[in-house]
Amino acid sequence: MTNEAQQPNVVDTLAARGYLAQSTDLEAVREMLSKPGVRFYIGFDPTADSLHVGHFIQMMILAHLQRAGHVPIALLGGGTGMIGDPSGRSDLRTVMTRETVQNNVNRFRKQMSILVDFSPGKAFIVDNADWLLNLNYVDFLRDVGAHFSVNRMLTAEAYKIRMESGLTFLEFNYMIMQAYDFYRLYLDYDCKLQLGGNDQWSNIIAGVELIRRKTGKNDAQGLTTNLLLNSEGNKMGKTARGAVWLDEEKFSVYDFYQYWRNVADADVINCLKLLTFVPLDEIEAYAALEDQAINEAKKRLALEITTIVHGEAKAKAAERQAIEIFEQGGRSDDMVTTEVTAEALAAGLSLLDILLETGLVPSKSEGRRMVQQGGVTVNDTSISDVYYTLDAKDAPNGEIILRRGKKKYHRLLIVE
RNA sequence: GGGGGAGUUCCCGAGUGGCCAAAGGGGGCAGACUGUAAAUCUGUUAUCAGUGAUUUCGAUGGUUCGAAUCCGUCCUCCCCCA
Repeated sequence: MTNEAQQPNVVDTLAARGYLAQSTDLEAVREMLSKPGVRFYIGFDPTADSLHVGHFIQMMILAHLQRAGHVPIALLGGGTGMIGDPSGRSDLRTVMTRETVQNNVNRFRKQMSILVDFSPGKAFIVDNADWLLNLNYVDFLRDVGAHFSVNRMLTAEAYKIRMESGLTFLEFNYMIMQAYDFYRLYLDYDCKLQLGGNDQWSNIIAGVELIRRKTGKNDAQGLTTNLLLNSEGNKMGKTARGAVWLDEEKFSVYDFYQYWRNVADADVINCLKLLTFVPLDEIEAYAALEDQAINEAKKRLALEITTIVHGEAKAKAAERQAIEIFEQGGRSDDMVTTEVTAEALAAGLSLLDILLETGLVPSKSEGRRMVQQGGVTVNDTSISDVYYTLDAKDAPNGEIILRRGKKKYHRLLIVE
């Protein structure tokens, strides 16, 4: 037994935190990972210009394994992104241009660095465009396509769903592409393990089987992790307006913090395990909390994950803002603010116009509805008059705090 | 290639000449209740303006006093047969 062996096997760590879903051979994976320096890969398709929470959990896996001494290969799907993975989707992905894909690849690389150390030898970033884009169709079919049974492919869960709504030949090829990726990494990087979300299961085993058929060796393994689901079985990380992005330009730090601060009671513990590095015994303590006290767990979760993604300073600021707003009277210097001149205020500002201008409502109709339903407050006083006009008396302290609903705030700062 | 069917407001899905800005459900938003939770109940859910106007039912032309609804053309998708 070496020193490393005294550390718990990373597979057990992952299992204990609840990451693991399916594996080709869990014991073989454990054995493989018992010695450091194992190269493994996870693929990320550059379908947008930022990673989101769904990717984050995979980044956590990369980080856990890297900390255990292994070497992550983050495969960016510059090539497969040109196809679009039908797994877990009921609709056709939009086909992206080469430029868009490349741009997204570059941004992913940057974002992933927050959790993964990409210094030389520690980890690799590869782009499958490098080998997929120049494949010769006929050669590829003979070389790779011959090893796939369509009958078998069609039984994959990912395709079954699409049998109803339609599946293009383009997307049907995705699995083969991904299998080929694994094969290439196996040959060129000595990569014997592929990880991924559980929706990637059929794609992963396709790769494992391709390697076995091509090389005659049986040492490639696959492992999938649970998707981040809430207690109702829906994917987390979605809001009405779309994904919870890691890019603060697309999703503000405060909103990011608030997203986690507001998770359902039933989901906090799971999120702490999967999305933070908080030790399991501490999480156990949080799990014992009941009722209101559960808020402590949510605060910890929000602070931890926001710190990982945006850094400590910004996370602390978001936390402070939340405390000021929700626990200390409903105002904060860090609130989203719009400046208004004293002159303009003196002349009178239509509340409805301001609501629209500050983005608290998307249209005047919506604003009208909101006001009529009592959902708008000015300095904590509910206003039900659609024609209410703001003037100097509303800004005794040089500012006006507007609130829409319970949680959306906006500050008007009066300037000369 | 032949035959049949479908494209409706954020999503699903009703609607087959005026009573349709369009049923119902989901989702969203707001209110009540709460713990910045969940569940529940209520309201609301195109836009602009004060009760009227404008844009909307795949695209585009047409018929009609009037079209989501009828006709022509085009696009997309699904099913059956080959």
